[in-house]
Amino acid sequence: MAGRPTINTVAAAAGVSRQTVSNTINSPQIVDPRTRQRVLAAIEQLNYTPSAAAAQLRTRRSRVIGLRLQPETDGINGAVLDRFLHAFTVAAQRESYRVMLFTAPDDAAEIAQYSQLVAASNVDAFLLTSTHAGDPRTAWLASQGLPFVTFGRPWTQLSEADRHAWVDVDGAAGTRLATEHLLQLGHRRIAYVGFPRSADLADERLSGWATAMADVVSAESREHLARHVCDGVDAGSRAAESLLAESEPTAFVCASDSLALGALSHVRRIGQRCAVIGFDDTPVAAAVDLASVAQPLTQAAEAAFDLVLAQLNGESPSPRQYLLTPHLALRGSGSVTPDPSTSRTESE
Amino acid sequence: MAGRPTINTVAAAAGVSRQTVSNTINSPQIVDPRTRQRVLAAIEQLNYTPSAAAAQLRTRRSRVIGLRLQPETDGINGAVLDRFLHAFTVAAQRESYRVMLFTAPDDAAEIAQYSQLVAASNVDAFLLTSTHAGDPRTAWLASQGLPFVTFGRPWTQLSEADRHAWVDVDGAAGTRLATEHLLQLGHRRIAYVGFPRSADLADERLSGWATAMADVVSAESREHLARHVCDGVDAGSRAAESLLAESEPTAFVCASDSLALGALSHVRRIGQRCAVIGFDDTPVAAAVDLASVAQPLTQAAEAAFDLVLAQLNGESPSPRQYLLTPHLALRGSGSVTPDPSTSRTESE
DNA sequence: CCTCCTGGTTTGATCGTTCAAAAGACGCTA
DNA sequence: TAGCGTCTTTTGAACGATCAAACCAGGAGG
Repeated sequence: MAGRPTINTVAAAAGVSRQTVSNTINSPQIVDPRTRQRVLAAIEQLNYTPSAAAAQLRTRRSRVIGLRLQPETDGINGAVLDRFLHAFTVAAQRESYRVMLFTAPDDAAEIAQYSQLVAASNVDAFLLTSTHAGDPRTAWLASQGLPFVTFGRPWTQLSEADRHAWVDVDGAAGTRLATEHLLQLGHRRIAYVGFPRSADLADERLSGWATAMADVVSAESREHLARHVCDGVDAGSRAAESLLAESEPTAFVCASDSLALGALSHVRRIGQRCAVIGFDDTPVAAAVDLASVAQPLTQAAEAAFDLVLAQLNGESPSPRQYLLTPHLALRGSGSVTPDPSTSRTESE
Repeated sequence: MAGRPTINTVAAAAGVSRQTVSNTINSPQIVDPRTRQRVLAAIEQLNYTPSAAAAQLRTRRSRVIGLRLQPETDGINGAVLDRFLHAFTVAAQRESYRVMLFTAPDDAAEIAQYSQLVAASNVDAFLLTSTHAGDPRTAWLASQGLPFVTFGRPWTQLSEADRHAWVDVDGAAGTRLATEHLLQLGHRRIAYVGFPRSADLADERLSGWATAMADVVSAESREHLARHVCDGVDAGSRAAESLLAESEPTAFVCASDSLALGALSHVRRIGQRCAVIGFDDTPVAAAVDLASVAQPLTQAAEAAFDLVLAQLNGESPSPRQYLLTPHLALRGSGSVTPDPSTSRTESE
């Protein structure tokens, strides 16, 4: 009675051996249905839960997935990770896996933590977020043969050996979707406000817009309709101002909600009639009625978990990567039709 | 060589028994300095990390703290929890504790999870966020004698037995701080936009403003200067509009950044010269240059962890509660002085 | 009748630590 | 020299599960 019930308590109560109890839990199909019933009844009655520690010690599996919490959540990006993390935890829990957090100031320290967590057999696999070009973390994990997935594709070309499982959202498809929606509304001079050209992510989002616009305007006009600035609300406002002055666009597709927020507040301030679409569908967007490209985070989290699970089970599913297509979260700012007086083409 | 080093490997390498190795790790003071050196060298050389599972099995302690991830992050609130969580993870890690996540759709399910996690000896203690009035979770945990802390004070009067450890931020001090700052700038008609009166949190934030304003205006004028609306950007805009029409305030103190964002965009839109201060210092605030009351989240997280740790160590520190004082994150919107033409009192 | 097989169940052994108590080493006192 | 106390180190015995192999019917096949 003293202390929690162990597998032996249950075995005694059900009149079987410990191993049979273990079997009813872990491989129910090999135990006789009638015995199984008796054992399950005893488990129920004693309210027994197997000790994770003991199982872990014997099996060398913890059923825990490690995740490094980013030191700085820039808020905008943070909200995305937040939702992703929640969805991932739900998916993991469904298969009785848990998520364990840790932090590290930089990549090197993070690798040291990996090493610790694995040595202590605290963690079976890792989930990595916000990968960057030449990320040393994935290389290290791969070299150790540890299971992991990244949310975010590798931005450098990897050797065959270093190719790993990842899940990401197709940014180009997102901006293309936004642009096509605006084209359908009758807009023709659709501007793009994105990030500096150096980053791969920047090129990707830009390309979606460019592809959609290729049918409508010349490459040269496209040059004039695009701006590449650092993320931020102010930058978005200024870009919108300069674009309006130079090219008179009737709509804006932006690479982030911050930029879009800036653009939106600028056009609202000067009373211009313009459509604006952001990226990431952050809570801010919902708050200010800003249309935005929404990442399928639940789907991404589930795919990510499936990829880890497959590795943990020793399976090697063919598609070790998922590139998911975002959808459009349509709100007021995305439904503004072009002002007939400014636009060359009629709306509708 | 095959497999990771165990305590026995280290013992053999250092020429001592396993227990001595265990002691150099867990109670270094009882082992002879020279032996200790030898053991530490062996540990270092073999890159040994003790198996958490084995220790856990024996000691019945996992050095893990459980946290339920909220199903819905409303973004605004989410960002606060995000930063708090990071700080908490850091604090825990310093004492070689980890944070484990789980989810549950409602309070009852969350309690079931507690029970599971504890029975599996996966978790030693819990961290609870967003407590609400009559929260069944704290009662259950207390009844089971499980260590826990809440971030957020209990909103109902608890019996002596159910009194538990908590950390919270003094909302009244926050709005008072904001109001006093505006008074110092010369504002006199400072409006308040808060939540519906039913919630305790609402009353608390309101009271800080009311206290600071008591010296300046009558109770009746205060009635006219306050609005109580549901959280949201639109609600903030509308409240600001109606207040400006009715009472001509020169500044706004708001109970959230959403409300403040609404108020700010309204006054900017109509070109009114008004100061606005929000609450929570969310990334949105930084993005739009909105002054805001900032919660000392790092400090709160550290205090919360200390409270859990004390319980885990069997200590019972006298102050089992912490009510922390926020500070003002001053930005453009909070430094606007009253317009001399509208204000009865001169600024400066 | 003996052997082989198969489905179901039980029996040691083991995972890597820590606890509790025993055992050594050493100096000091009687 | 025996006896005692203190400091340090070692030795069984858990902790609670799973693996691997043994065991035990009972039916089929030779």
